Formats: sequence, structure tokens, C-alpha cells
Amino acid sequence: MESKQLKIHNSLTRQKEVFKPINPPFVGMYVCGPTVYSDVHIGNVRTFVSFDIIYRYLKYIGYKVRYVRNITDVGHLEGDADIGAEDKIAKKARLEQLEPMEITHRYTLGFHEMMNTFNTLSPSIEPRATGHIMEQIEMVQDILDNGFAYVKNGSVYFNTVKFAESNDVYGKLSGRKIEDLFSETRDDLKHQDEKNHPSDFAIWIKADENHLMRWNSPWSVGFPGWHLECSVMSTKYLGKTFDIHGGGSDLKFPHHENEVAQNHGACNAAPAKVWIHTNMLLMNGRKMSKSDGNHITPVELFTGDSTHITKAYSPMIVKFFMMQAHYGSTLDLSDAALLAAEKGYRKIMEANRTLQQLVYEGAEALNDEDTEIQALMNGIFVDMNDDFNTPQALAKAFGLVNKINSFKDGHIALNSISRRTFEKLQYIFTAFLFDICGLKDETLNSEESNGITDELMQLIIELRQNARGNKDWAMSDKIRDSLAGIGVQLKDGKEGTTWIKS
RNA sequence: GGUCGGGUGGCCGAGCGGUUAGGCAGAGGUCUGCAAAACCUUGUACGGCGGUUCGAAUCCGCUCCCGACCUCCA
Repeated sequence: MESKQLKIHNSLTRQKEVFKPINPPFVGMYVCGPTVYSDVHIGNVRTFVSFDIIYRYLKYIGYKVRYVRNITDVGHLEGDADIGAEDKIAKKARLEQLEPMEITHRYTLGFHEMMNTFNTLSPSIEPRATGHIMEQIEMVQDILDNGFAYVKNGSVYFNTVKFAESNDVYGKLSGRKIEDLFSETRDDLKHQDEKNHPSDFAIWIKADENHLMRWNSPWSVGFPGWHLECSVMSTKYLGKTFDIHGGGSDLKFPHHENEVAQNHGACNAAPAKVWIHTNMLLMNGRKMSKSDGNHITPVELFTGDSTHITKAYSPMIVKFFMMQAHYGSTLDLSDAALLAAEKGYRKIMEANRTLQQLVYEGAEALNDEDTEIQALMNGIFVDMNDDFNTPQALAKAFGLVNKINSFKDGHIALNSISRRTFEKLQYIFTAFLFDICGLKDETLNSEESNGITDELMQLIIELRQNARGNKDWAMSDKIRDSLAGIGVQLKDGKEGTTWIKS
């Protein structure tokens, strides 16, 4: 059964491969988390939403997943430089006259809140770089012992030239040719002269006097290089070689490339079998950039407080918008695209409510509808198995939306599908939307209502029905329009009137 | 400049050798007191130029644009 096999695009091989865990049913997945020195970027949110769906789907199809996502709270230097620049967190701490830990604590909380807002599941473990200084020092020592690093003035550098000579690993992940890597010069960086070669990178950095974050090590009082934490923490929690390593495509080089080198250098093993890279979020067809104003924050999306959008978009609308594209493609955020996503999101949520309220009656009178619906349901999983293709799976789900609404309108008799198919439909549809995609039904009115709202609405709907019965159109329209004015939309259907918050 | 990845209808976005993707918007219809919602029907595509093939959006070559990384921005 082809459709039963999960295939994943492996960045390492640039091919879709059948996913075979090292120790089924267990799966180890490591995803590079945020550097907590500022509010989380909406593009970063996309990455974590993508991996949330991947995590949810792996669990849904029965794997026992250990999902590790780190918090980078030290070592990530300005400009992704590996030395000579200021640590992102230390810089922020200095600016705001706070302890580095205050900075990272604040933004870690903010990050968690945002992940919660987007209804993503917590990873199994969320280790911090500062909590693993000892292990990082040990790994530096291991790399030194294996001859792939050298010490200069208290800093330790990874010897890329020697590493490249000893195997053909370096450059493979990012698709770079060794010659190109080695011909690059970055003269503008300080401490460049400490390196034997421009492509070498720091794994331990000696702190200068003013540096706020510093630890004792055999080489100097200093701090670990940015790439090291991921090598260390993935190894510690998932083993030398594990199943999946993920992150944004912007991390491919140098971060992931150097991570791979470190793992080989320390453990003589490749860290991950499968690499998954999620693509960038654009806005209005261009890269988001703070400096030229082509930029929006998650909060601005939720409040509508931005010149780039005409209205507020809720977290689930934004999430749904993201799901309509494949994680491996760039996605272009725009007001029109969000508007379309909002309509689509509401339509599918409404269909789910309709579906759950349908009641199967009468004897089965099966026809083609049964097989069509079976095929659509099955298709969702065929698509998800094809490298987590959420846009295609969603297309199948919209096929089901069509069927569901036809049941509601009586265009298709419910008993033209079997009772079993119907029950499966109710189950699968909800499971896909909520368990796999991790959506929430924000339009659901029962959440904050305590029953009174529903009863009040029933009363109002009844009063309007009476008015309509008396052909008192002025009254019935007044009710409808007034409700619309306070954000309640009435929907007249064959089976009576329902309402939603608009 | 180097290395990767893209250019699909009004918009977003799947597909990647032969099938309606899907959502939104548009047009016509059904329903409705009128609307909205829902349902039915429906138009508009594959950057350009060559080539391979019975057949190409899908493969190859050239070309033009765009994006990512290499350099502050996830």
C-alpha cells in the first residue's frame, strides 16, 4: 500500500524518501528553536507551526515521538557571525540594562505565549543552551581530542579544512562546494586572523572583559559557539544519530552545516538521517524587512494595527493561511491572501459543526456517494503521507465540505452512505482539523457562553420568526441588522435559523 | 559574483509527462419577503524562446525576472 508509507523530502539528499525510523515506533526529532532576544518573528512562527503539524501527524499515525526544540539563550552572535561580534542577548541586555537572564526569560515567556496562541503542542523537551554549558565544554574537548579543532588565544576553532580532507561531509547539506567555501573571505570580521582558515568557525569563544555571559573552561573564561548547543543537546536527548532534524531554510548554512561537522568531529557520526527545512514567509512578494518597512508582527496581525492589512486576523486564520501552502515553499503573505484564508477557514469550521450535528436516520441505501466520500477521506492521508502536503489534504477536506453541506441541504440523502462511513466521516474530519492540523474553532460560540447566550439567541431567533410569520419585515430586518451590527450573523436554512459570531 | 530554490488563471496556492487541485474573488442559476448562508453551473493558467515526446505547466537547453544563503533583518 503506497499510500500507507510516509514520505519526507530530505534536504540532505534533495529527494523524497520513505520514512523509516531508526527504532520504530520511536521517533526522535530535533528542531532549532528561537534565539530569545526579541519578540518572535511571524516567519519563525510559520516554521514552528509547520513542525507542529509534522509532530502531530507523526503521533497521529502511531509513532512515539520525542520532539526536542531548543531555546538559544547564549552564543548567537550578531549577524550570525561566529566570532568578533556581540552576542545578541548580551547586546539587548546591555541596551536595556538588564541581566541576560531577564532578557531571555521575558522573551521565552513571550514565545511560549505565542506558540500557545497558535495552538501548537509543547515539545517533549525544550532545553536551553545555558543549561548545557558543561556538555558543550565536553564536546569541545571531544572535538579537540579527535583532532578537528585547535586553540588560539583561549578560543577554540573547528578545523574545517582538516575535516573536509578526512571525509566528504562538509558542504553536503547546504549544497556548497568545498572550494567555494574555502575561497570565501570575510576580512571585515575581527579575530579573523586567529583562525587558520576563514571557513573555520568558533566552538568556544574567549570572553572579553565586558562580556556579560561567561563560564570557566579549560581554555578561557568564555562562552560556547552558537552552533554547538544544537549538536550537544540533540546528542544528549536523542542520541548520536537520530531520525529528523528540522529548522528554517535560513539556518541551513552555516548553522546546520557546522552542526553536522561538529557531530562528526565529536562523535564520528551523522546527527540526523532526515533533514527537513521549512521555507520563508514573504510579504507582498518580498522578504520581510524591518528596515524598509515591509514587516508585520504577529500581534499586528491579530489587532489589525498595520498599514499592510485592512483588518484584524485571528491566530487560527493566520495558521489556516499557512497550512494552505506547503512547508517547503515560500509563502506570500498579503491582505488579499489573508482575507481569502479567513473565508476558507470559516467555511470549513462551519462545515464541521454542521457535520457533527447531522443525525443519521433510516435504512442504508448506498450509492456512489459512499465510495466518493471514502476516497476523499482516504485522500487526506495519502496527501499527508506525501511529505505532509497540507494544501492538498485541505483540498480533499473541502471536497468533504461540499458533501457535508449537500447533506445539510438535502441535495444528497445521508443514507446514501453507510452508517459506518458517516461515523467515520464525523471522526476523520474532526481529527484532521483539530488533532493533525491543530486548528481550533474560534467561531464556536459555546466556548465562553454559559448557556444563557444560546438561550437568548434562541429567543431572539424565535421572535424574528414570529415577525416574519406576520410579514413584519421591518421588525425582522431590524433584528437581523442589529445583530449584524454587534457581530452576530444569522443564517437562514431549511432546518431553521442558526447564528455565528462574525 | 558564487551556491541553491522559484516563476501557474484577478489574488493565494497544489500538481511536476496524459486526469476538475483547492480556497478567495467574478458570472449565471436554485432557495429566500429581500438579503446573507448553502447548493448547482461556469469563464480566465502554467515568464519567454527553442528542443525531446504520440502527448509538456511537468523533461532538456538558452534567456529574462524573483527569492534564500554567502553580508544587519526568522
